[in-house]
Amino acid sequence: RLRTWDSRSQVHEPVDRNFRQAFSELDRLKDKLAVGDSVIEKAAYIYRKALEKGLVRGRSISALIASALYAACRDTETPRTLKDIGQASNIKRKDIARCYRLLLRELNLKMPVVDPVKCISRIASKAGLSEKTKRKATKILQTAEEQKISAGKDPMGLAAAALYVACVTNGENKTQRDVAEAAGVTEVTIRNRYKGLKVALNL
Amino acid sequence: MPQTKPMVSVENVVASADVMQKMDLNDITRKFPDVEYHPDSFPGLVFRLKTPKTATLIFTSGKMVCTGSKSEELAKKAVKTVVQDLRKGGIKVKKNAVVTIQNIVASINLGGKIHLEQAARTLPRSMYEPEQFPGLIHRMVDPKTVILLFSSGKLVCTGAKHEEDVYRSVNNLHALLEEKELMIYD
DNA sequence: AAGTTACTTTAAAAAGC
DNA sequence: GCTTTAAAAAGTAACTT
Repeated sequence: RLRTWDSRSQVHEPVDRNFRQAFSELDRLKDKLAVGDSVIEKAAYIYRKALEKGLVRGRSISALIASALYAACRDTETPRTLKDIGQASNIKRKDIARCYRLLLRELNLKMPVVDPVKCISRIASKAGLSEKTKRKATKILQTAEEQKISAGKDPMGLAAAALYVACVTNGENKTQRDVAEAAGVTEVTIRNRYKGLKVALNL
Repeated sequence: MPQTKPMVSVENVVASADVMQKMDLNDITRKFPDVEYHPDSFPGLVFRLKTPKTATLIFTSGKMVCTGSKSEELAKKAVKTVVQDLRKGGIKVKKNAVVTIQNIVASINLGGKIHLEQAARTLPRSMYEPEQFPGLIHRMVDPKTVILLFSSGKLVCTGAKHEEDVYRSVNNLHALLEEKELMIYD
């Protein structure tokens, strides 16, 4: 594993030391965020590209590593928010977001738009929701013909609202607060998304 | 084709100016009580005008930055007014300021909704991150501007040096959106 | 639950850390 | 990179009432 790094580690230079620091940091984040090896390898690949482009000069290496990991999550459609990565790395969300935008621009990366359906599982497991409710929420988001109501909205807010609606229809006793907390959004956001969902689904 | 002509409105103009002489900011602070000057946090003095409603930053070098105007002409008028006020208040200013428009911010309404997710996939040099911001950020090459696109069909264009650049940017983008069938008219 | 205020993004200049 | 200014877009957040 982590062959991306190993294949280049034969050159023992300052760059080498930089890579070692990057990999030990990525390995640490891997456990905290519970992401797979393929995500870490992709993050390492992106970080190496950033190094080659000289994007590290005068910048925080830790913030760049964290944003490379966020980019890898986005690219592999692994649902991890900037807030998740910020808490795991102890780097401010705003700094990771800024570095991430830099990576997109300088490395010409094109990321898929976050699919709120992919956010359902994480929220559901944190809130302890049933498989049935997860399936219901997925249908709700799909039936809501996405594009029409999701444009510009936080995917976590959309997923949280769908899960809340699914809980109500399935009679699962969870409050908006429970779902909001698990999703990392406010109850107000769930209510606002719920309004749009209600219209789109004729609830 | 476009069922509606884009509605463009200039919201803010940023201009730099230079009176080519050293300025005593502490003296200005003494003679103009409503001025803001906190050299510990920022080297510029903030001089606000009621009309045109603007805020002009004045530096010891005699260079200035005027923000808040609704047009290029009003920005120039605002700088003139600031210099006049300074003279009336007893501050010696030998030359009139040389003004340069640096940035124009405009809001636009295309009159139809935009399919943002599709636009994110097909527009080059664009970034759409709803977790961070609801608008799609598009960097136009000619004119060199940045346009924020919202699903409502409203836009924000910034980075233009001339009002004409705003119109050209909007027309370029509007044509591109229609060409790629990203516009949704009622 | 409604209201208000405030922060996210974009561009650009100024002088200095 | 930061500090300060202004302004719009739409979403989200944090307080009050």
